[in-house]
Amino acid sequence: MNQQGQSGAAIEETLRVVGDRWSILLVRAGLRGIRRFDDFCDDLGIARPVLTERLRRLVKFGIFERVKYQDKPVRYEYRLTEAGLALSPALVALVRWSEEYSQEVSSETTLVHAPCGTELEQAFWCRSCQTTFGPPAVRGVGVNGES
Amino acid sequence: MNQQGQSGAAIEETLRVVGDRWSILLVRAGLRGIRRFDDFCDDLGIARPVLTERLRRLVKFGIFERVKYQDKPVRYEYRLTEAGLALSPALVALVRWSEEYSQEVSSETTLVHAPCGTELEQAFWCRSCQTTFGPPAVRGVGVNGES
DNA sequence: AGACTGAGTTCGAAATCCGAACTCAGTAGT
DNA sequence: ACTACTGAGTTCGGATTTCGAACTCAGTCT
Repeated sequence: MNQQGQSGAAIEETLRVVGDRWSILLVRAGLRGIRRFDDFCDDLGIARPVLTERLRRLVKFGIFERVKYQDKPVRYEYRLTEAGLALSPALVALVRWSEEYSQEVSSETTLVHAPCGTELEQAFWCRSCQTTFGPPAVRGVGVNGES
Repeated sequence: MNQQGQSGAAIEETLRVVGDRWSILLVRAGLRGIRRFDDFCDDLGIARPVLTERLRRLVKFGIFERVKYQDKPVRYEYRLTEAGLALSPALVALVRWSEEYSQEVSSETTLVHAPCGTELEQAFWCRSCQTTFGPPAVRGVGVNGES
């Protein structure tokens, strides 16, 4: 259905899982320590049936895991897996973008380097060159396609 | 409708713009040099009415701009704005995640540091400490909410 | 005149989303 | 024993989005 070889397929599949209005917000909530159904519900204002479906899908794709935390009445909660935690760089990038470019509301800096409190910048790191660099030096997203 | 102060509002608004299956892919296509309606259509396999609506929205939020590139029959194309280009870190983070965690297909490394060809790592940069660091040292996404 | 191009619109059918109300197992209070 | 409450869902009907396919419209090419 489309022509891009290489990294095309993977990111499309990813966006089919995570590319909706709620999934990223669920991951964010997970990072904030939220684990239980009703809490996700209240925190995000997501409709229950949608939350059910979304969590099931995120579990299926290994981003959350459903863990029993009590037996008497059997109760489950949802925790981020390692893969789920690994989405945080993407989340951080989005939050940073929001702060800088999103019209609407506050532009207070909310992301900082914890030890020192400085506003953070995002970069890529090349271990063989031992340098950081920005998106223009990345080959593979297609950033080279400029004409 | 929800309780998170701070960076909550901004990222939610952002996800309302960019958080669907197509928008990020459109940005990616834009980075790859695609600019014309039919090309987006063919490349992504997106339905035309949806593409129309999506592009209009992305233009409205300053991610793409609609530029006339010919008069005879008036024709417009869509180019990424500065704000649109600034989404590339998020995109790179997603592509990287896809490569590492997405089930399905190839896991060939497709993102490299252009000058040297080494697979890249993503990190944050603190200009006052002059160090790079990972997500756990970020305060503000909620990464601190762990109990 | 007839075919083609590029950027859309229009259409009806199919899939998703929503809020509100309901279920079901077990617990707590009286 | 009766009632109320909790947490994790499910069921419902209606509203919104999505889809593919076919159509439009201005101008160009042969």
